[in-house]
Amino acid sequence: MDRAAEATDGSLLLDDQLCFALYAASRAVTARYRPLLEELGLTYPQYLVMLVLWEQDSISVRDLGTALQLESSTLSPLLKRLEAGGLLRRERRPDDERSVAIRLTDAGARLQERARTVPLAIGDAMGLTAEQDAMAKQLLRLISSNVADG
Amino acid sequence: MDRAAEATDGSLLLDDQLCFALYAASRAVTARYRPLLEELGLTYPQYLVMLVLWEQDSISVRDLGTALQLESSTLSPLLKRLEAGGLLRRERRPDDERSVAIRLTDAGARLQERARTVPLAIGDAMGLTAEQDAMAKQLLRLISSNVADG
DNA sequence: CCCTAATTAGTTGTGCACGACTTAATAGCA
DNA sequence: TGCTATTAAGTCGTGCACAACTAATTAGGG
Repeated sequence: MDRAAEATDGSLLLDDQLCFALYAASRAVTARYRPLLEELGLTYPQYLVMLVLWEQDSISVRDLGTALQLESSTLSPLLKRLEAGGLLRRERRPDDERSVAIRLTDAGARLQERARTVPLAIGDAMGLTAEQDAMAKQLLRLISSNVADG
Repeated sequence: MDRAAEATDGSLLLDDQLCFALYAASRAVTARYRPLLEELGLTYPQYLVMLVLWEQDSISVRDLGTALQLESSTLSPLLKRLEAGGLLRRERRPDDERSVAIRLTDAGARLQERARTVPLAIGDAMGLTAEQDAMAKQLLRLISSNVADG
């Protein structure tokens, strides 16, 4: 079996591994975000939380976890830091005291304006055509959904 | 501007973001690896280090960092754990005492055999055709290289 | 109605990931 | 040769990410 055939097969060569390409690209993109988000006082996972909140304010920790595919053990401390930064508030739901509603503060809502340029800057840095962007998203979602169950 | 056009533009919707698809897919794949690697006593980044060492034994921390795109501040503690697990040794290079050579132990070399089934199992779980796999790798590498400089 | 099971957040411990810094050693030039 | 800049590895502090667990609350069957 030659080198090319191994690529989609059981090779142990790092550069044949799709998983490594994925892992490296993910960290590279996050690194690219870092300076932009630093100006907003956010880390990358915090930025993702804010994206969800700008879309749907007053969401439970559980639903936030579903949207971002993160555990409460990751979100709880992260949300605490965002609360300490004055971007959101956490309050127990009166109708179900197990649940905690996350709500934007005015400062949190206002931050959206300053964040509007971020996706464009990153999209620009990634340098994909619209077709490549769509194809990449489609493949990544396919991987996610295949890997989740199966 | 309608919803479809925004997708490749400056949308702040989470599900429009390629970066989120990337981040989610990367974590999903790593999660899929976890139980397989646990049997080998490895974490995912440790597995990547072992892949490099199986390919090229006796490599410096620096070159390992270049291969994996990781800082010495990440690798140093990770390598210490692998050394504590008996899979490798670290020794200063006699000709350049700044540099540390990472060498597999016999146990580390032997582990390769048990790891051979891992890429196949993951490849299977990702469920891509050979064409999709190749396309995904190509796009991810393009993203990585564009984002790195530019 | 009660009591057990399920649900929701949160805590704790381990291991990355990275920036800022430190220490030690080498390179290279005046 | 001596001195300064560079390089290599490592430490430290912060913030994820996740498994395992806990505490509090609610749901639902007998």
